[in-house]
Amino acid sequence: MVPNGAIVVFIYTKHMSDERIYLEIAPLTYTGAAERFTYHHDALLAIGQLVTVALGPRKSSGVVMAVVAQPEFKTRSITAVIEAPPIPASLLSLAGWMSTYYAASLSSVFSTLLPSGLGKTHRERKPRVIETQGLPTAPLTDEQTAALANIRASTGRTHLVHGVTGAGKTRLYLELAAEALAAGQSVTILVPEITLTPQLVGQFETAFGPLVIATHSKLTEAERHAAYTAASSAVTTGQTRVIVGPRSSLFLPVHQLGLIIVDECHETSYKQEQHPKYHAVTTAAKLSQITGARLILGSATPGLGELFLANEHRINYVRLTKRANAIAHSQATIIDLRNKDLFTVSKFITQPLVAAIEATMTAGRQSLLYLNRRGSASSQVCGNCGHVTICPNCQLPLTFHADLMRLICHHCNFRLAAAAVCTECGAADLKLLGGGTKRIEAEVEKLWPEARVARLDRDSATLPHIKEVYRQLQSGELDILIGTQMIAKGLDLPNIDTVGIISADTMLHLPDFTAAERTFQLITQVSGRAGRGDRVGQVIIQTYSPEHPAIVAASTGDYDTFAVAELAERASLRYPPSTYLLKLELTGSSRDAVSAEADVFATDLRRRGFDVDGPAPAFLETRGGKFVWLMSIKSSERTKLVSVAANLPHDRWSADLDPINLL
DNA sequence: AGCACGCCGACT
DNA sequence: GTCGGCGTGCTC
Repeated sequence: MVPNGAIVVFIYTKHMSDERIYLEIAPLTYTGAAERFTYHHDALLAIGQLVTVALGPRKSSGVVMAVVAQPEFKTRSITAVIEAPPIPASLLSLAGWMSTYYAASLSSVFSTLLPSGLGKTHRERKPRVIETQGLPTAPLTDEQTAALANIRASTGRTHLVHGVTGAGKTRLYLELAAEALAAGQSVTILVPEITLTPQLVGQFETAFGPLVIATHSKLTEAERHAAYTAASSAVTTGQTRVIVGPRSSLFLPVHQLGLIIVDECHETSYKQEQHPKYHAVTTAAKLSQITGARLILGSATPGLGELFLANEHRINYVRLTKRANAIAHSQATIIDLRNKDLFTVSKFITQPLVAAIEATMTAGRQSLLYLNRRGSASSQVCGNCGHVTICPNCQLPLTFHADLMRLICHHCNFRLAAAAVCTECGAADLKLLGGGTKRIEAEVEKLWPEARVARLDRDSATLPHIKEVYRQLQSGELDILIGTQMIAKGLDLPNIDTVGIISADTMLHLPDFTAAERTFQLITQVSGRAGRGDRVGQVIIQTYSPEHPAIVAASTGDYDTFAVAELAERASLRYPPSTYLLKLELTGSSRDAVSAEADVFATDLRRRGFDVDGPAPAFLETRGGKFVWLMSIKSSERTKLVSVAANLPHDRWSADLDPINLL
């Protein structure tokens, strides 16, 4: 006690004598190895305070990490203290965890946590006035009441709410949020893509009005800054708020976080693709652990990872099986594309689908045609028997390379000379999967010149365009909507009678271990777009693999059978969730050099006892004129993978812990 | 960001 | 040998 006290006094008087405080700062824009730099300042600053400092020749904003004694080297002075409340301790703690857990630099973590353009002054914005109506008044269903009672009674912190489309998960969220607010606690709700789920935000705004701070991925810098400032000042004044937004909303500071909800928790957009490559569900779980907040994970098709945890009783599992307002569910039909007799009028749209679209149009209702952009023209499928050549090592489809006339496994680099005829049935009818969106649109316009058609896909769609198409769908000004991923999710479209899936195979035959899971989820989600009004919807699934378990299970809505089989499959191949995965990517300007360096590194890892797949060229081998090779490492000990990721030789290597695909 | 250094291949 | 390009490390 006495010696410690003496040291404290010594440091204190030393500070007093030269009137300098030494602070460790983590700069935000920084790529090197060191994480923190020591600067001096003439006053004590709070841990988490935002400052600007000079770093070499340039200026950077940074975060105060610690107060330290005077170092041996010469220090520079802090340039300025940014006029903003310091980052709260819980978020600082979360940032530190993210940095180690995902082997990411502190600077990348803070750049993600904080809004861009920090320290810049923005014009003040007048807040939007929202009319508050409170919670919905419709009585809860028995299932909803039971689910709430279950969650309230559970001692666990995390709850997986598995509920079919229309079961009323949102109502549960609203009730739980209201309870948290009543207890003086704030709420954070994560949604996959707010621009596509305007309903959910609307419902929270209706219920909680000015307490809601909503953000989305297409906000401008000023809007983002305004949201951050609004959240921060509520913390300062000790007021509760309801945050609604995409994964980054997790990092908005709030007063007394009591509840985190992750809606559609299986969505891939919860994993950030740039460094830090964090997963919002895992990160939300960590934040809930830090703050003691309750965590609700909601989904109609939970990911196998979440289900695995529920099966192991590590999280509380709540199931909703009934549609809340007894809407008629949709009827699904699988169409076998190997049957050539079905292609009477179109190369892509079979006769049953053509007939369904025509009947729907005659009835004055709408059709939705879904197709997958990703993986286009790479897997080779036999048009006669549906056979796809599989890698003997990885059980994943081989990718056809026309330039080399070879089939290549993008997982382990196994190569096979491409044959002219199907190795299974001998037919000379090998096709490449995936016609583009434009071709389908042209086909539709040719078949039905009088139809009112719109197209939506993620890359081209601007926010006004999305809103306009959505309005046209609501008001019945459209007959057919053609689209990719984004039309599959969350949109509440009451006039859709027919959903056509042009080819379920494009995603199914992606060379990736999650292909079956994604196919199941996507078909289920797209199917949920039909039959949302008072009419029975019909879903038509075109595929070369009509017997595939993922497609059969999705067509009948049988989640459990699919999940049990798929979990067993993952376990037998040592894929997550039964093991941990690290994806390593090497980028360089010469194919040979990249390939050779990746080989050397893989060999070294194997020598050190790691279970390495690859290296192989990435699914998209060139990216921006550079060559990309990748490999993956499996381990039952995640920390071993973290240590590999944290000690890569140089920064043309990139690590992704818990990758959501290996493409 | 921008600069210094060191490695390696091309060449007089 | 040198020259130059490229990749890498460093910035309190």
